[in-house]
Amino acid sequence: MDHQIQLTERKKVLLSTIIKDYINNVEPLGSRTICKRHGFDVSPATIRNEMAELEEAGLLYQPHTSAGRIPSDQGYRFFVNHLMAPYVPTPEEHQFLSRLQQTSKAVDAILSHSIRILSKATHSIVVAEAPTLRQTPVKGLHMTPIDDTSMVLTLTYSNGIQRQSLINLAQPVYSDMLSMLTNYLNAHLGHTLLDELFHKMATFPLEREIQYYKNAVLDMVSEIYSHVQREEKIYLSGTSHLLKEPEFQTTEKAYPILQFLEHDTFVRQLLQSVAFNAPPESEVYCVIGNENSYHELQDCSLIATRYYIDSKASGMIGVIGPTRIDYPKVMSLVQSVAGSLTQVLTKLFT
Amino acid sequence: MDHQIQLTERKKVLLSTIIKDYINNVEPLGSRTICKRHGFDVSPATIRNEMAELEEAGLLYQPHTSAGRIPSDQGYRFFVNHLMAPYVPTPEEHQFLSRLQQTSKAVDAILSHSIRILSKATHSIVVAEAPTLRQTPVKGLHMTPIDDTSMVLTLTYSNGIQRQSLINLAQPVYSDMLSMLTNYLNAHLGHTLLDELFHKMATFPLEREIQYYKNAVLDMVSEIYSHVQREEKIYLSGTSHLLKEPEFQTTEKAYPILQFLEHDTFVRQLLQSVAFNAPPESEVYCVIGNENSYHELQDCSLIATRYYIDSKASGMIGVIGPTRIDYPKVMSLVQSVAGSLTQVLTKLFT
DNA sequence: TTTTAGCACTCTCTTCATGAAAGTGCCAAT
DNA sequence: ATTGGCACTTTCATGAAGAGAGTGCTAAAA
Repeated sequence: MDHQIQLTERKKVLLSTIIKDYINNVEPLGSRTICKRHGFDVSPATIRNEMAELEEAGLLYQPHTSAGRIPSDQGYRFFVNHLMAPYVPTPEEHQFLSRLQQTSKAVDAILSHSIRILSKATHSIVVAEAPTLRQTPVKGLHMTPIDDTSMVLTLTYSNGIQRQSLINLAQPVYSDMLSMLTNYLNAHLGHTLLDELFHKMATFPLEREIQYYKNAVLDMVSEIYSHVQREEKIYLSGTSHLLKEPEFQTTEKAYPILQFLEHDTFVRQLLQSVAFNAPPESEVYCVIGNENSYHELQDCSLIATRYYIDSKASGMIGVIGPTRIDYPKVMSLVQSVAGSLTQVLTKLFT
Repeated sequence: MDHQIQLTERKKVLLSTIIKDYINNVEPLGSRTICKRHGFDVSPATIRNEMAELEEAGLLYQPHTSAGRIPSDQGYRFFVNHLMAPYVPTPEEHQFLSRLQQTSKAVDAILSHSIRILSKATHSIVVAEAPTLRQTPVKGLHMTPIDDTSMVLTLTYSNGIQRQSLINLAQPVYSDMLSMLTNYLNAHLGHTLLDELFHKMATFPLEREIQYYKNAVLDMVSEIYSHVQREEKIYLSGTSHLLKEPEFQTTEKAYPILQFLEHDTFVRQLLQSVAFNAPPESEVYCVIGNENSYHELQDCSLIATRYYIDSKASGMIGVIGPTRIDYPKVMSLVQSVAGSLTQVLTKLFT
């Protein structure tokens, strides 16, 4: 963390200036340029000394000796946590985002539309989850075998919603096994999130007489889990924006990211992992550069937040851009869009 | 067309050789290289003379004087129409494609899965339409106003299928106008495809007393049309493969194409236009390079075919790659996948 | 008549040297 | 604490030189 880093006021201004300049110009910044371009009233030499110290603190780095400085991931993190001024959307952006209000009545269309708007407003890639009940505790569950290899899973959530899904399994279902699992889970359920539920399923203590089902149960549970997950659609928009970014001009740089985005599973995991990496009180999550665990996205940042449908369901929506993405602006726009989305969807379901 | 082009046997072999080599090596071919690499028993000079004539016929061209030759769009066209040997899938491909059989029971999942398989097998971009009834004649239609700005459109197709869609309009609906339009259309319907139907709607001769509705009617019809179209989902897979192709290494080359693919409307139009450009008797359509009307896709070819759900519905599925795509192989794989898709979907609905 | 060898010419691509720009660190002076 | 000066680095653009691959044309050979 960066809480122990203490900077003088001047260092803060300097860091802030470097980051804002770099976000726009995408070129290493030297001491002379900083003085001239941003009207500092000290000499380049002073700036040099300050920058050397900022580099020592890990907030800046040089791509090579005798080049200007570039903000490091930690530098951005400090900026986002402590320096950033709130962004006020321009009138054009405001007007642009207002198009979110007049939308159709299908959730799918609303989401598609929203991510396209956000993508256009930020000139970046946008990803979103379809609304899920993953954040809502499960009150009860029921599994009914249909035939040899298929079953219906019914989940009852704490807010009263029920969800059913037809699941085809690779191997035969044993109905006694099913009912035993069901009973056990319902007895030990409490208020459990779906993910925890599956964890319970997988570690469920088999009684002696059905011990030899062990592997069958595990297979089944993991299959059900992946089935339930697969149902949650991923929305993606604006991937081609990436190719316009100076840092992704070579196809070797851009390829891994586009490749990554083609796998819904990865994107889903990424979105679901966001909340763990960031302080829970924050409204808009930032995952900066290397903070995420996917090496394909090392040079990217994700700015995401959650939208809600009333208390019924929710989903993540986020923007992916280069590490030097315009944090204040994008965070503000993401929040606006998620807000409108919450509003529109909630109105739709009441 | 290329029907008048007559080539000696040797020229055919030569053209064929050049195309096949270029598909693999993506480099202009010179006379010396051809002789050495492909064991021609004539001298480079002879090859040079032959190539000069093939260039005169428009089948080859040189990127600059004193470079080797590259097949032109017409060259590929001649190859596809007259020279190409049928491709026999390798055992691995066969096995790979067989995964199409064991799929889920949702049309959406089956399509997603199929295009992913095809994309992996061809290392190219795959696009597909969701099944539509666009190829099925309409027997009757009905429009029921719901409230001021919404209506239900019911279409009855010649094979008995009915489709309803709820349509929200921007401006108020006049119910007398609706019933008038409905009556007129049903009277003059015959067996009409959906596209023709909308054409009829737009040109429908208004009676004097409602003449002043004219614009309202046109607006409404175009809105309904775009709504009906929008319902037809576009599937897309493997876009990142493009960045691996030598001809799209620079982002300026790759960007317009990825940009194009992000617009469902364009892709839909592209797929719908395929059948017009190619002879109707062919099973697999090829649109080579400039033959398509989208300048973004000038350097690409599209290889597409139609899959069917029984006699109920159908859709296009196709592969997009660089102009020097491996026509025999991809045509064969596209056909296989479309075949399996037809089989799986048809089984599902009977 | 067709094929081939020879030759002059063209165009691209790589390599290398060179110099300009922009930057740094450090030291001594302010 | 700040600054000017200076030696030193590193990248980048430019141009020259030479290798490599190819062509067209002509005249001789088959």
